Amino acid sequence: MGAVDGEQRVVRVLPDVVGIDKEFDYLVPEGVDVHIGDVVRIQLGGRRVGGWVTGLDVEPAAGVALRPLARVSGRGPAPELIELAGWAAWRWAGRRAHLLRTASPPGVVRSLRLGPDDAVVTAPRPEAEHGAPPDGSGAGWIDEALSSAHGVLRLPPGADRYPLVLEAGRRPGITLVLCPSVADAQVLGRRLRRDGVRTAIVAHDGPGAAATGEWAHAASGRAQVVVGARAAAWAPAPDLGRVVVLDEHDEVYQQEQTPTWHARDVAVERAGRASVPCLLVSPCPSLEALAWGDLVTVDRGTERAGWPRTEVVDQRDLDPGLGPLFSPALVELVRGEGRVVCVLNRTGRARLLACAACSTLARCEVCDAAVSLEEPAGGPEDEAGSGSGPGPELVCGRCGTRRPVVCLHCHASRFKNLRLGVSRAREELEVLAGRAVVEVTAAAEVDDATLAEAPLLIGTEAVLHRVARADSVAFLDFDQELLSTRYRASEQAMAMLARAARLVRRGADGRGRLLVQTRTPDHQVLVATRAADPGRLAETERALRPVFNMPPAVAMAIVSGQAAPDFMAGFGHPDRVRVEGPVDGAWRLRAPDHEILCDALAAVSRPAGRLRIEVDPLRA
DNA sequence: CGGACAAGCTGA
DNA sequence: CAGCTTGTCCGG
Repeated sequence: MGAVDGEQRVVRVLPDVVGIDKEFDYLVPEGVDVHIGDVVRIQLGGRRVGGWVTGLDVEPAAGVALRPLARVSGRGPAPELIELAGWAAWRWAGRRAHLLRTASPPGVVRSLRLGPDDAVVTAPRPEAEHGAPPDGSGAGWIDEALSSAHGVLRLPPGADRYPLVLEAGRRPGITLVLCPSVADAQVLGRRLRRDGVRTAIVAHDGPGAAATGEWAHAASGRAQVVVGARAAAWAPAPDLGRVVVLDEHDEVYQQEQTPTWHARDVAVERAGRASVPCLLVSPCPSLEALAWGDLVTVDRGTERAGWPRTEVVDQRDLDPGLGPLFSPALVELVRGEGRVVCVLNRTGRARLLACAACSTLARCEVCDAAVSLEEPAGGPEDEAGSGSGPGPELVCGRCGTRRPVVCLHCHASRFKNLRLGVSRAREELEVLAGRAVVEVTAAAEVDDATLAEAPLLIGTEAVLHRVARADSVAFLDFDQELLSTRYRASEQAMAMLARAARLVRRGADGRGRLLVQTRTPDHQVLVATRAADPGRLAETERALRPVFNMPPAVAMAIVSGQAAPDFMAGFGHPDRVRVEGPVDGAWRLRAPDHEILCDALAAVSRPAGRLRIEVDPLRA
């Protein structure tokens, strides 16, 4: 479409400036080729800024003198991604520019035309081999999962997902695969390439030129599989055939800064708009996934075999002499042959209280979260006496229920604090094990060889991310996870066990196992893990969320920041949205669904100043 | 967002 | 009232 009758073409441009969520029209200089999504530079209000072309051959607003595009830098997100960004901006109450940056190449892509026949969209691809799954795995679930339009595939941690991805990649149309980390994506992508599948590994970090090249490769339509981490939900994939999200339950899929978009939800929406199947894969599918799709499971025997043996130790029964962290089972484990990873989350969580008499943890009688001790005035905090009058109380950090300082199990009224750090635990463990113990936290500098070979390690949750293989994983004090006041505590604890299970999978002779020390051995998470059946936990959790008005039973948002009072004044009290707060300057909004919540948020004009709108907060 | 410009404050 | 700060508006 060239210029008509010598009239100059006019395009619409969204500036890449957060704070200007508005489009402007520009003239296209003679002989310049532009496409929707192209990255351009424009003169705007006395300065030169970047932007994206969002409309071609538009009718310019009357009575404005148009300026020409200063420059067309290169290719950008395809039209459907521009639209998807509009949707996501609504869904997470953010700015389109934020999302379009993620959808744009990390560097300049001048053209997608690499060859003389410059096929941009549909490079010919060998006919897909239908039928038998690769490498004779004969797994019917691969076919079942890939033929579901809204599939949620529950695969145990030990299961190999590669045959599924390979088969997906061989089917017609481009397969977009999301992994929790860039490292996972690289491993997967290289393996696909070795197997002859043309693969683009998209990532925004790493060497700029290489990353840009991968983006262009994906955008050219020549890759059969496009694989990447969170941001790859926005990767180019012309002729999209299906989307696969691996470990969809993983919280890294949610962006921490606002807009707090979630790659799984973007992937689902993207597939839906393209009318292609989306498959969410996880050992422990999120409630969000289960609410969205159709659950596909492998047979009971396969799932059971894909979880390691799990031993639960009740810390209430332990000999006080050794301290609560070192059960006989743990001592035996660390003195034994195999490679052992010990996990102790010590960082800044609420302190746990245990009954001084019977060691039972102080938990909320309503919702089971850990409770803390609240003194009426500025009284002492370490020891809770009975006392009279307005004495201290146990308060639930999750649902706010209060009760007198009495143990639910033995009715004693004295509690002790439990608090132990990794460093001290490491020293004690070294003595007990009679050999060196390596400490691994997120910050600790530990070289790769040590991570790969040290026979005995201890660390916070980070150790599960940094170590690839072990014969056993021991959680020294799992109640830190189980009883956290975050409403997703149980799901997060289950995810952590699944991650640990992957470390010990296929331990030679299947001797790998998990050891979990706890004061709540009958917790649903542990019941589900021992049964190798995360569905049990999902059932209980799904029933609880409506009771506490928590996602996914409701749609929720937190509004905070300096401009929050202004924003909330404009927000008012829309129908069917419950407004609570402010608590510490933050409001909490809840609605029956996102349609209602996000429409209400979008109806308010943003005041100037710092404003944080966190839709689907992980903690609330 | 950041530049332009207008209205408001301060000091001689 | 010049000179500067603070606030509001708008960009093609």
